[in-house]
Amino acid sequence: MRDVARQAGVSVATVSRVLNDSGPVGATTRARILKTAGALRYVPNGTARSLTTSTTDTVGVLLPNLYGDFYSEVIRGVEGAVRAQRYHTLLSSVHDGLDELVAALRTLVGRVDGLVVMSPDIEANVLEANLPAGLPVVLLGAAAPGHASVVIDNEAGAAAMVGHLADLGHRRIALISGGADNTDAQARLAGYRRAVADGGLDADDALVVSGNFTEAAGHAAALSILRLGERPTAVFAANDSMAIGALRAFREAGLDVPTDLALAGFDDIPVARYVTPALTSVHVPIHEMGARAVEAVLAAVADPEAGAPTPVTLPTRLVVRESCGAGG
Amino acid sequence: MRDVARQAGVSVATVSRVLNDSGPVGATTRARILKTAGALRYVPNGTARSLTTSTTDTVGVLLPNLYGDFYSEVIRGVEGAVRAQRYHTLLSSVHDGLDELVAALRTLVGRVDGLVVMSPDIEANVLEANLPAGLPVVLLGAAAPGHASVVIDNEAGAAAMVGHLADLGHRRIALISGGADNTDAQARLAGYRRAVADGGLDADDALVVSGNFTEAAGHAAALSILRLGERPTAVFAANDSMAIGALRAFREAGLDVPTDLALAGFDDIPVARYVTPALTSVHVPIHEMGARAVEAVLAAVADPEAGAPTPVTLPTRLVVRESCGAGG
DNA sequence: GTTGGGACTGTAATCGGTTACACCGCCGAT
DNA sequence: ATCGGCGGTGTAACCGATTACAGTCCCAAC
Repeated sequence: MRDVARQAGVSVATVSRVLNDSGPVGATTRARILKTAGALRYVPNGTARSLTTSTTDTVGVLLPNLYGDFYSEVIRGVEGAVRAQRYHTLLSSVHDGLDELVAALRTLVGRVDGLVVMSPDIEANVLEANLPAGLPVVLLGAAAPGHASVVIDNEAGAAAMVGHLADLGHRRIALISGGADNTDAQARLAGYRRAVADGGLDADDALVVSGNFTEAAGHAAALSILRLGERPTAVFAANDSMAIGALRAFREAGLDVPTDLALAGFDDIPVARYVTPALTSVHVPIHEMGARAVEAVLAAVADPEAGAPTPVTLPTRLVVRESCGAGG
Repeated sequence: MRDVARQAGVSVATVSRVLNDSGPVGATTRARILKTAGALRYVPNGTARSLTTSTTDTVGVLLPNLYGDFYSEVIRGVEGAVRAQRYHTLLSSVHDGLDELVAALRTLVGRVDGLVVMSPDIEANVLEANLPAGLPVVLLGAAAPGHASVVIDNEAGAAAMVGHLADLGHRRIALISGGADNTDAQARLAGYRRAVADGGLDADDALVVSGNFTEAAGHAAALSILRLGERPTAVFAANDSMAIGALRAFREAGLDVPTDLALAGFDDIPVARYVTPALTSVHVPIHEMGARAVEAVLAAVADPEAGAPTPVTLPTRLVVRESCGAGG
């Protein structure tokens, strides 16, 4: 910038003014500056600008992982909302453990105006210790006291699905659950239990087999369900990946879904529509989650004095397709 | 940082030294500084650090879009490679036109050490006018003179698929092509033409129907193929989305794939495995593309004086599944 | 008892911008 | 004729770090 100023015979202040349309500048001076800036291939340095203005126009996103439709959709939701407000997205993903999380958090500081953090077992004090006070943060898929968050109503979604299967006449419904330490899995399990109780369905602990949200786990769980003495008439997997694994297992066992066994999943990932039979699932507004989180962050950026962070819970929606035998 | 220094009774230089392990610092002083830094919840500001060190430890990624498995996979490839080198990813996507591209480019300047740009019809001069000289850039899926690039061998891939279908006995193979202005589509069409010529297959212009890489276009194209006087025995869609659309159209028309008609796609997106019948496709190493691009960028970052940028072309791989009737 | 050198620490310049403030003409209003 | 105000511009402080350079202090070696 100094070079431009010198070559155009003005001060850096004037150059800055024409580049940002701040303050008045004579038409002829402006033209001359623009010309020499172009000639010099001058492009302002974002870092320097950020430093003085102490605003970066970017929001950071921390994800535990990038694989799978789920996170892709989160990214899209976030990026869309960010772009809509003319901000940028700084993406970072954290695979292992706390150290890496802390490292990621700290490198983000100063580079972002706000943060969307998705980390299943984040603890509030970790955030507080590694983030400057006043940096807007919103948690995705997890709540923590004192922080804004956006979560989905896993329990209601699971209960609704079980209710739907019950309406179809099923009394004995198996659940392939997620990892015991995963909060989403816990909530879905709770929803299942509640609906089973409310509907007066078979409440047999043998009907709950555990998985870990992977396709392979779904396949294995399905196998163990098939070995059950008194076989269920419907199987509800706590996510679609496991449902797809289960579907494969049932097919390999010569069973027809939904004729021999009804099947349902959770998440409504894009593939759910494409498998045969198309998978009945609980639609999770992933895209919207991301978007809402960004809105919350940017609202806090715009007005740091704003009121207490309000956790928002997004509802799910039942998507009935073929795999549950309800037509569709 | 000044606050920490003052409260610990030392200078900012010393604080900086303990935080970065640069220079010697007395054990007791170090401890004191660490303690007050913690108490003050001090976290260093990345922007300021970037400014002095003129290194940001992040690479920027510019994508035309975020939707679809393809871009998700690019992101994963990029992010993985970036993380492996302990860098960060700054993601930006550009939807409409040149203005937005330019804006995105300019806001990235100073915030990244290097850039991976995926933009179908990027022009070299646009890059040069809006980026400082010396910023490493590599193009993805498009080549431009004077810039490093990573592309896939679309033509060879398409030719290989046509060759495979010919080996299965098909002489009359239709192509559902992509948009005429899309370079990938052009290369795939060229591969198809070459293989048709080389194999002495039916070279009927009516066999080439145009689409635009969307599922809907595939569906429509399939319909028009079904109306052809002399119907082909195999259909090759220039990408998987169109193949899936076509599959739906064929099923709706009461045709069985692959018995009545063989079908193949291109890209090998994740869903390809899940549709019924599983889709034969040309696997594109999307993940690797992203990774290679990052490697090239970071190599240039590490050694700015390095030699001329070398365009790399990645090979594709045939993935034979059920939809082409070759068993599998 | 000097002297040299290392360990430790502070001062201040610097990175590349933004912006408060001061300054200078020149105009119209009083 | 004087003055206030405004357009146009420059000076310099500042954002929050890093780091070259310049001390201090202390101790071992000569």
